[in-house]
Amino acid sequence: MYEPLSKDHAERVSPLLKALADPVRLRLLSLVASHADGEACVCDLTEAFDLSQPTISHHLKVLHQIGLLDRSKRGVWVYYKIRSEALADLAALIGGVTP
Amino acid sequence: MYEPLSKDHAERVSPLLKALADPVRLRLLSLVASHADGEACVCDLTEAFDLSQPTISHHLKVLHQIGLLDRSKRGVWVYYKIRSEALADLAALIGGVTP
DNA sequence: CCAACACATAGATGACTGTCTATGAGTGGT
DNA sequence: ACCACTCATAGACAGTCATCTATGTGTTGG
Repeated sequence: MYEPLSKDHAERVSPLLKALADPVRLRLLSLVASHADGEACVCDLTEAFDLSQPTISHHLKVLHQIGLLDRSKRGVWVYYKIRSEALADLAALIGGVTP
Repeated sequence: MYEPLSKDHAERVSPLLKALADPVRLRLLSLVASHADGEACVCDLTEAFDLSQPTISHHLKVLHQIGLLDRSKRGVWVYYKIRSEALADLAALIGGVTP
């Protein structure tokens, strides 16, 4: 990256990284991505952790609000799905810092 | 990424993302990278922000300790340099989450 | 209509973080 | 030897965050 990041740009990107910068959210994201159709319901995800269901729900909310996960309710279940574009953009940015 | 991140892996990666997940540190990193030889002294960096010198020093320490910046003292000045490998690894990981 | 289930929200709490001021440590010039 | 300069460290403080328990909301089955 030859042109330094503007203050505005940095302040738009850092919340995305902040959302990713938690081991639980990283695993949630990769669990969702590794499911069939890149989609998983909350019940599947909660089982994978030694954490309470509200805590998982909280992390999923963070990932959803920042635009990394799509959310869709079908019956009693809520499914979260990877939004690949957001991740691809982020990877490009980070890779872009090293010319 | 078809194989979900292990707990261990997630816990090794998240501190890296945490170090990046701050607008000031993002700009510091890109400022260093955009300098000649991918290297800059603290005085150059401090000028670019409306923050105290100790605060910049603190952020540089965080980036150094996590392995994203190399540190070398020459005379009175301290130079920080990008460690591209660390960033490249991270970009690959994030990109890897979306298959 | 009610009970069971899946998930979200609210509020509390302890831990961590970004920032500051004040001060210390090392270096170079006179 | 001393002063000026560059950078780091220490300690304090306010704000944020991850987690929990308790409770609410919406849906399905009987």
